[in-house]
Amino acid sequence: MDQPVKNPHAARFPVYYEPVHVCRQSGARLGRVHTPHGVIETPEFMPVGTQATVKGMSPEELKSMGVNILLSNTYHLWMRPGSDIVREAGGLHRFMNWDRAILTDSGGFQVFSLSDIRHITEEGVGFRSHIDGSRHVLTPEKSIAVQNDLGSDIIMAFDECVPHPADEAYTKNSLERTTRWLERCISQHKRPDDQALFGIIQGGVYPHLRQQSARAITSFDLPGYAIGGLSVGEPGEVMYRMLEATVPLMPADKPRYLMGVGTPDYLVEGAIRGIDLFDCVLPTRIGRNGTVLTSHGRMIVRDAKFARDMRPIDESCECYVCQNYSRAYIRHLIKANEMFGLRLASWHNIHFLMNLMRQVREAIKNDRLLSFRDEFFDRFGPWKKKT
RNA sequence: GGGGGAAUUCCCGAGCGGCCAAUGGGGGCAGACUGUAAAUCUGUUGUCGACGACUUCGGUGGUUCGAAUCCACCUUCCCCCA
Repeated sequence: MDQPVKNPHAARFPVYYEPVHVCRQSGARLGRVHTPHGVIETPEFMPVGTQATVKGMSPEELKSMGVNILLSNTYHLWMRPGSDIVREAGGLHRFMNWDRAILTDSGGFQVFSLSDIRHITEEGVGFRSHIDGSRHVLTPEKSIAVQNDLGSDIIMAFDECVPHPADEAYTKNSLERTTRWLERCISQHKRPDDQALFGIIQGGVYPHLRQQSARAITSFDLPGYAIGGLSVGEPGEVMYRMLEATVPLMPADKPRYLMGVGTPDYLVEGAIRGIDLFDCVLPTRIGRNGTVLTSHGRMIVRDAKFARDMRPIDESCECYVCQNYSRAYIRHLIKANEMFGLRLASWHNIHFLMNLMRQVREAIKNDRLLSFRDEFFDRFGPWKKKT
C-alpha cells in the first residue's frame, strides 16, 4: 500500500508534500511529493519536454536516470498538435508513453519569451502563433482547459513571467493581474481530484512585491505554490534575496517550486533556501549546442582541444555516456552534425543534474548541505567564468 | 587542328581602374544558452612590433598617378567545332 500519510492535505489534494527531514546545517528540506503518477523525492530537478518529448531522449532512457517527473508545455501543445488530439490519445501520459508524473507550464513563460508576438490585456494574452503567424488568445480559462485536456499531474496557473529589468509600477500591476488570473484559473479547473493546480508568485526583483504576491497567492488554498519570474537575467545574488524574502511566506506543508532554474549553483542555493522542485531546459539545450557539465565545471566538448581526448566527459561520472564514449567521439559527432552526438551530450547533462540532486538529498539527510555545497563548488567553480 | 571561356584569400563564389585585405555562403576557431520560436544565436577567420604598416586575387612583363580589375605572352583547366 501507500506510504503512511503524514500530511493533512493528502485527503484533499491529488498532490501533496510529505516532509522527511530538515537539514540541521542549512535548513534545507528533504521530502516526498506524492502525485497520481508516483512519488518524487525532493529536492528534485525536472527535465523539460516542451513538445511532449525531452528533446532527443526516450522515456526509457529518462527512467534509467531516475527521472520521475518531467515538465511539458500548454502553449506548444495547444498550438500543435492541439489539446483535443492529446485528449483523444488518452491524455499526455499515454500520448507520449510516460507513466510517471508530468507537470505542465501554463503558457505564462511564453508571455515572456514570445514578447515580440503577443499582447497582454486583462482578459488574457493575444499571440501570433510562432508556427504559422495565426492569431490566438490564451486566457486563464483557456490555459486551464487545455491543461485539463492534457491531464498532467500538476498544472500551473496562467501568469505573466515579468521580464528583467521591469520597473516597480509595471511589476506591481502585473503581479496583481496574475493574482486575479489565478482566481479565474481556480474557477475554471475541472479536474481538482486528479490534477493539482499550483499558483505562481511574481514580484520581480522587489522584496516587498515578492511578499505582497506571496501573501496573495498563498491565500488561495492550493496544493502547491511556485516562484516565477526569476532567473530571467537578474544577478544570482538578487535571486537569492528574492527567495529569502519569499519562501518563508510559503506554506511548509506544501511543495515549493522554483520555475526555470537550472544551473548547478542555483539548484543547490535554491535547495538551501527551501525549494523542492526545479526545472530547466539547460541540460538538453546546452548539450545540443556542444556544452557538457562535469564535476570540474562546464566543458565545451565541441572545442578543438578535445579532438584527440579519449577520456570520458567526466572521469568520475557513472552515466551510460561516460561509461561508453569519449570526448573525442562526442566532439566528432557534434561537429559532424550527427544526432547521436546531441543525444549523448543531453543524456550526460540530464544525468549530471539528476545525480547532483541525489547528492543534495543525501547531504540534507546527513545534515551537511552547506559542507556539500562548498566541496562541490570548490571543484566545479563559478558558473560564470571570470574574465 | 580551329574557336570560345576560366584561373580570387582553407573551399565554393562575388568583385571587373581608386571607396578592396577584397560581399556572401561553407568550413575552421571561440563564446553564449536558465517555466525551449534554439541540432540555435553571436563574434572571429592574410601577416605584423597591429586606431597603423606590410604581403595577397595562376605566372612574368607592361599601360596608368593608381590594377584583383586593362594589355601581351606563358602555364593550367573547362566547353564547342573538326
